[in-house]
Amino acid sequence: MSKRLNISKSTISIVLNGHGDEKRVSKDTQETIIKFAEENNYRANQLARGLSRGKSDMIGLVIPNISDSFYARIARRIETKARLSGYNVIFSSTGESKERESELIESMLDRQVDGLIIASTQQNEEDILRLKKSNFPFVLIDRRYPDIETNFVGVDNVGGVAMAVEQLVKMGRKRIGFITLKPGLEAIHERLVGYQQTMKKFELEVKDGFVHELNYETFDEQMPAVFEIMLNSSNDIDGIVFATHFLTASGLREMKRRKVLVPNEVAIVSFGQMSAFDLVDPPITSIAQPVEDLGGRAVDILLENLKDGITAYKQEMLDSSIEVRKSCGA
Amino acid sequence: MSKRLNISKSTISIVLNGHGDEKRVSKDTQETIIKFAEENNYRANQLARGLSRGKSDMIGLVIPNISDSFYARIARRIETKARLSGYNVIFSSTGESKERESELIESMLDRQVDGLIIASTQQNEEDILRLKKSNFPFVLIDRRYPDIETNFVGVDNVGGVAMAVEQLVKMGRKRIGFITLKPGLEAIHERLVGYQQTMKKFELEVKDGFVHELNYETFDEQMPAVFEIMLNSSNDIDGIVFATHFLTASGLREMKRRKVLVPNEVAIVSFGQMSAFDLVDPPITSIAQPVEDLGGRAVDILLENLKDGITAYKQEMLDSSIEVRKSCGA
DNA sequence: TTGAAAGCGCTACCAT
DNA sequence: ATGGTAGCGCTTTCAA
Repeated sequence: MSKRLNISKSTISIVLNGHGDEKRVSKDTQETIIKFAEENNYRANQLARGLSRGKSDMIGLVIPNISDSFYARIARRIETKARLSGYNVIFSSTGESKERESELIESMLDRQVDGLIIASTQQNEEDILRLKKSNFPFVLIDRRYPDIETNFVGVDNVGGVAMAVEQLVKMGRKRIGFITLKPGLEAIHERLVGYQQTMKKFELEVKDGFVHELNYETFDEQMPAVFEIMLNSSNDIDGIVFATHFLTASGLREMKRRKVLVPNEVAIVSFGQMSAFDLVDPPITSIAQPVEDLGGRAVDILLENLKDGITAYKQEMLDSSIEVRKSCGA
Repeated sequence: MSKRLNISKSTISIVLNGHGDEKRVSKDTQETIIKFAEENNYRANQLARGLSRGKSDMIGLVIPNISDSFYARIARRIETKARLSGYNVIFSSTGESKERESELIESMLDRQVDGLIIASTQQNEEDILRLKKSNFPFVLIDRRYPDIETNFVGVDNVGGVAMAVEQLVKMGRKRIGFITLKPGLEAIHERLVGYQQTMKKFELEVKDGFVHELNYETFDEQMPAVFEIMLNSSNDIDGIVFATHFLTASGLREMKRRKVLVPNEVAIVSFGQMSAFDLVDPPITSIAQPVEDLGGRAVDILLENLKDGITAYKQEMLDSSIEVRKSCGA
């Protein structure tokens, strides 16, 4: 292009990057360049541009699993917002593996992403710490490291589960169980705390058989045993809060198998939504997390950091809302 | 690194790219380099590497919407498989906008992706044609351009809908309606054909009020009117096939509102799944598309093209299966 | 067996 | 107002 126009590539670069006026390139030259670029469908090589400028205009998204609707919705919002500011997003799923997470973060850094948004396995202190120490811009979402101060956007898990328990209490339930995952994630821990606090607040007993912490990989197989215990005469559960949308689905399947009447015999509330929960038999009361906002805020914070540097860490806890449907006894 | 080791960067590059033996670099030097790299946590700048090699090891994924579980599942598989071959994926959602699709494709090309996987709006002949003419490696998924020969992986829409209709026929239904989207997508057209052919095969009449083609954006609002017509005395529908999972959900909501008994009064089958369809009241019979395979085959084909060049275009139609549940009258 | 040098396509600084 | 030049960090060819 430079040759065929007899204009130096410096000038061309300036004009094409929109600094023509500012750098006092003559109107004439500017026009010539822009016209030629359009006609020849000229497009800058972003690899070269990135290498030269020391920034790639890409942000990396590291999540457990893009096919989980929770993360997919977040990804959608992140992507849309990022593009408005000229960024593309490159994503990868860790499958909840610490090793993979570590590899993926490395790989994204190799690609010179300008920033990262990470829903961590939360077993990867080293990388997070390293990112922090090197002052690399990143935002943690949904999963936080309690001992590391970083940017973070999550939901109010304690408050969300509190709403769930309260709803069951309002419906007159007293022997309320909690089906959750094995600890390891702060968010999961907080949900347990939310359950315990609220039970205490209403002076309800939490028996041994009330709380079940299942494996992330095998919860489906564990479900029958869980209900065996929850429904036995000594526990005689009349309400259950599920800590995630997929636990709800799994639990409900088991309850159908056992022909447990929901909500008459056992009322349930799900922390987290699924798209057809309103069509389920019975329609599921659920705590709706502000998923899109979560993604949106994460990008906002990241972009601020990219623009102004990392001045202070922001931590935001977004509030959930409850969608009351029949399953809770309403 | 070159300086501190007193080894030229050429040699270093050779060793770090695993060509040490092949290029007869002494064991000693190789060891020194590798050791140093590991200790100092050296990682190559992929922007520079890409610029130099003329390839980025990135593939671009352009889809309508990452938060649609159909595409999210595809994306997951693509990502996983691509990584096994050393590729990262950068994705973007078009929101079914032709303009955005065009921009996104451009943007990915600017980023020097090595190949593209596209679920097109199917209104973007120019770009697809341009890609094809420039011999750029790409694979179309789910949505094809009938007039352009390209790589393509999709599902057998005709056969899938045929299964759906047949199932209803088996259950004794005769006045079977079809709720679908406005034409524009080949896949949607094929589903209609599948419906019509199968109705004909069983010598069932297709009345005017049997087929409804809704807008992609406003199907929810149109649904009441649709059922008004379908359920009136002259049509008196006793079975419905929905052309997509979200139409099913929307239709079912309307039927619940009207207290239509499913399947007694109207039996239904969904083309396409949703995660909780087995928990819905009644459980939904659905045609399960081999979504993961679709993504997998797309990557396979793309990687072949990347490796061997584009020799011939592959078109693959994957078979669906039916998951029979109560909603069809079973 | 190793190194020097050119070049990938761009940006940005310094001259003119 | 415009151009020359030096990189950005890597790969690759050619010499030594």
